[in-house]
Amino acid sequence: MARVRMSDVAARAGVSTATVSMVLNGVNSTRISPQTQQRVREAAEAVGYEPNSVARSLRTQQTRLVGLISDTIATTPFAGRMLAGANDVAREHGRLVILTDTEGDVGAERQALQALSGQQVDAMIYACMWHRVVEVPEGLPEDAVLLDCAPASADRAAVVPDERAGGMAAVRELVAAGHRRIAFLDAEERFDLVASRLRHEGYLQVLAEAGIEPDPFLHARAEPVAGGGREAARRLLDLPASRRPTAMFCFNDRMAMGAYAAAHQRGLSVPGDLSVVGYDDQQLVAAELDPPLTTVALPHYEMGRWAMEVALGLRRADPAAPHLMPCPIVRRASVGPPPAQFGD
Amino acid sequence: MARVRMSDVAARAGVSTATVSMVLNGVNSTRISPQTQQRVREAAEAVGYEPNSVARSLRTQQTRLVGLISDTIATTPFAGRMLAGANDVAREHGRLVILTDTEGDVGAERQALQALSGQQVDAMIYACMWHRVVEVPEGLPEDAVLLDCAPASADRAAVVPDERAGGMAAVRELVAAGHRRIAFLDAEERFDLVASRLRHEGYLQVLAEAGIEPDPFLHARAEPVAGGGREAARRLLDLPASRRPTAMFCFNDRMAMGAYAAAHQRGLSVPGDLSVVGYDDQQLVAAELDPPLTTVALPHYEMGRWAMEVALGLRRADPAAPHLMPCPIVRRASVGPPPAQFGD
DNA sequence: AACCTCAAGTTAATCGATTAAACAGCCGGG
DNA sequence: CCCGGCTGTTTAATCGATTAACTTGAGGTT
Repeated sequence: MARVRMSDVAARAGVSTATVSMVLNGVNSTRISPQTQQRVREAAEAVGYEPNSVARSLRTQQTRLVGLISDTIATTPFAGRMLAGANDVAREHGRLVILTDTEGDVGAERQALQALSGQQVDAMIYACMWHRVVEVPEGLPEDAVLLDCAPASADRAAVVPDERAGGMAAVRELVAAGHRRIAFLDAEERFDLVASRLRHEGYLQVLAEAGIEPDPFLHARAEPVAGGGREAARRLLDLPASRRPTAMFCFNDRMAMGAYAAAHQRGLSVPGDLSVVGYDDQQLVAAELDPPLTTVALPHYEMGRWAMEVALGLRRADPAAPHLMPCPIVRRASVGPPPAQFGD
Repeated sequence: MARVRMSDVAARAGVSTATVSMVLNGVNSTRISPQTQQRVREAAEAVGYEPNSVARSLRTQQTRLVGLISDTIATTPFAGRMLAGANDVAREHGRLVILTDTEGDVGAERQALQALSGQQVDAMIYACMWHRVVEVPEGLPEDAVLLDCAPASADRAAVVPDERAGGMAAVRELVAAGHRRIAFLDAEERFDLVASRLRHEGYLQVLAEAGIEPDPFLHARAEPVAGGGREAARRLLDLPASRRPTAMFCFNDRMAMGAYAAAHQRGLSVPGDLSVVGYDDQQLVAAELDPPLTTVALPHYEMGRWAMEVALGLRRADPAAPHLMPCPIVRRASVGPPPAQFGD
């Protein structure tokens, strides 16, 4: 650890610590002669001086530390991208981030909040690892930024994925390929997912724009995992030919995995007989399926960046409504025109 | 929110700050009368006092902050588990962790190292997001702990997965089910993965123990992704029946995904016609395959805990050799007995 | 000569805690 | 009545930087 103090530099350069401080921080440096500045810098270099941020923070009341408090960093593989975005912005601006994981426990949350504010962090980000509406915890500073969650009541800066637009993009992709019978493999209602509601809205809107009458049978619900997707897809593929979908928009990539499995079992090929679009662009999965999955990416990295930018005051946020981050569609190979007998 | 200081508490309780400090920290508290202690505590509660850790750290020379410096938090979904393990131990012991991501850049690494030591962190962990051998960066403190990587030269405390034992466990699982023709779908040599070498050693050792002559044809190499696994598996399944493997141990779960695909294409069922074991226990994947994949779990959470425990001095480490963390086998449904004609 | 200005630093207060040392009462013993 | 030892609390130094206010000497003005 850096054992040399500013006074060591001062002694070696034959000046006071005030001079050292001014030179090294470039403050009032016009008042210090170039020769002295040179001497100070050389002395600092020679003794290997590294400023003690703790002392500096105490004096300046600025720690250059940002607290990032999250419900669970571990359970989703998406988390990393959010942290990476936040971290990159922090690094670009000379800040360090303190990460705390509350595992959804309210007690741990309050404790973390206290620890962070005791640590005098300059800013704070409250992150959820999947998009939801949260009751803002008591004690969260007014200027904290919410990441991947929307505040239930209080007005706070927040950023969430634009799920509605994402759902629209997914379905437009299918409509553009010529599909008219497009199923939505949705998560069951009991999971009460905002993403589910919004993606469904997007789905309906694009159908409406395309003049397609939505068929309630094509809105299938299941557990949002591969097994659920497989079952739901099977049921849909067992429908009589006239009602059977030629394309499926899946709530997430795992359900899409299940849809692939169901199609293969029925001897149908993707995208020859069935087109599939997923959601999440899950790392190490979407691109690895056969054929690679066309899907909608969750903009975790960008949301992380946005939140940190707002937290550091580099960007203004509207506290009245969460910022909607676009979800780009990632085109791979699971979408094609509908099979001939359904073509127009 | 004007921060309340210790002097505010002191004023309200009608004592000096020294008394407040002693009472609240329980130091020398036998020397302070119970009535005064009570008054101090009530005053602290009443004004909502929270100690300023910056000031405390400056005085005590202890920040209760741990620096965690990693090459990339974002690119692998495994990272979270490691962070979670480290974080949990930190939290259990009242520490906070500062996370920095260097993205493998040496400049950023040096910068991060300086920032962390300037921040006077009490301990430091250097983490890699996949198991490898690293040149310890200059400036990394002597007592820093390496996580998921082994030091190339210097002697440092380090923890890595016991890949050899993991490979043995995987192959034993297949041997126990009755298989004799067991393939290893390995990563290509050009990736130069320690994991690959060690898992292969484990594979060979179990074959030897079981008295099975290793067949070089059954050691297939490919890119360690689904596509690679599919190609390698296809080649193996095209072997004449007498040489064809009845089981495959795959370098990772993605290759196992590919093996599933190849089997299905050949009309073979898993595990009826082909048993498969993966490695990594990749979240949201291994359990979602059909059938769910038997695999070997990478003990990321446990390694994260271990590293933090050593960093905090709660546990001694042998600096001469990395600690090997066991990789538990996760039994699901992709292993069964070999098909009848191969049975004994 | 008296006064002012400016350059180039230095001095000392300060941030908010911790803690060794000092201090004020009180009691008991000689 | 004085001294030593307790007890309970305060005083003040300290951690390592930042920075407002001050100092000092040289040079310029009138």
